Amino acid sequence: MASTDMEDRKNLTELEACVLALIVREGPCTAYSTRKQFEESLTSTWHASTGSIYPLIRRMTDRGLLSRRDVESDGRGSKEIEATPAGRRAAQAWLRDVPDWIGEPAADPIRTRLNFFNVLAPEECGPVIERMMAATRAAATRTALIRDQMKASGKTVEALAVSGAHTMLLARLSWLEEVRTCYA
Amino acid sequence: MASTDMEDRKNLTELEACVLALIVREGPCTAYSTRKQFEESLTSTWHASTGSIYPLIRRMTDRGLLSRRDVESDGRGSKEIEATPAGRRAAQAWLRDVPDWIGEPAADPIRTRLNFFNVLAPEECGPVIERMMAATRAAATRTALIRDQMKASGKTVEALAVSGAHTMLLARLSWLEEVRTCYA
DNA sequence: GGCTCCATGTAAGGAGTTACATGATTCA
DNA sequence: TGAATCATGTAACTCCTTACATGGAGCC
Repeated sequence: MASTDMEDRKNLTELEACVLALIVREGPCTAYSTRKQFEESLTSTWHASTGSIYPLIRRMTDRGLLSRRDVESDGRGSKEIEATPAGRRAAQAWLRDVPDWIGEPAADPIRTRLNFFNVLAPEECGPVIERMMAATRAAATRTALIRDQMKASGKTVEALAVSGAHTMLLARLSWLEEVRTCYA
Repeated sequence: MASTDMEDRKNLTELEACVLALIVREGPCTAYSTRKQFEESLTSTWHASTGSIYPLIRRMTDRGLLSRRDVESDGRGSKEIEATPAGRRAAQAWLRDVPDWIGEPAADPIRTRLNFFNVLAPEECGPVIERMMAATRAAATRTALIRDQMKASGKTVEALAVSGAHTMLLARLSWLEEVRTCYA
């Protein structure tokens, strides 16, 4: 089992694997709809633009992970894409495989900036932290809302993921509160 | 003030800004030492390879943010790099500027994967989550250690940043614990 | 003398971004 | 009829990665 997982994974990048898993989850769909789903993602830093999604789907089709067929009833040239059995196996292999680095703290632009706060004058730091907290609070509110919507519409797994984002935001807030006291 | 910040920032990418701020913080140093500092970063997904750091420093030198001079006493052709006044201003502007998106949840590969857990058979999910928790726990232990070292060696700001990473890891753990109960 | 570290850099290639280009469908 | 949305795609560009190439310095 573990050995076939290695073969099935086929060196997918995170983005490729994520798109593939999304198509497996959603069933037959269009490249356009996949892109839209990504756009609604909570983290705007990770979105699939047209210039990345279409070549990516082309690549995965060539590799036999996706199949495409024209939708006859649509004059726009819509293509219906779907994961092949190999594609489904690749997505599952990606999910089953837990690389070591995955445990590492996620890259956080706020934490990155904090590393260099002694480059600023001490009295400047307080207001900056205040703004970071405000931005985080706003995101937390939004996230809680989305989580409840998901839960209400029966999307339990997605709700669980969003709940994770919310938990992380609250943790960031309590950390920033601690940081703030150092610059007060 | 706010208007000059806009000019001073000069569309730096996160990596450029981060390297610049690092050089400002550390004072005169070599490209090599900057790269090493990055390698020690807690998040392995964000590291500056030779192929990125040298061109990047070249670019910023051309833009007048860094100055370079040969170290005479070194036959290896070492260059000492240092931030120019404009470079220092750019780093400070980057730190002062708090873009809206910064409040968003950070991209987390674990959370990404969780979105697609219904692609796996339910009985497969438990063990995967267990491995994710183990990886996170390991990272948390390491992080706590580094935080204490930093604190002991008087690097208070860095310790505060690492403390943030640690807080986030603990939050992720408690969230994963909640997730686990859904698949038990 | 040889190993490891310090130190700089280039070349080829991959992947993503922005901006552009095109056209059908749907709805007010 | 016009605007918004659906839908596909390309072109130029930027940035980063991997792998390679080179050589001095320090130490045992």
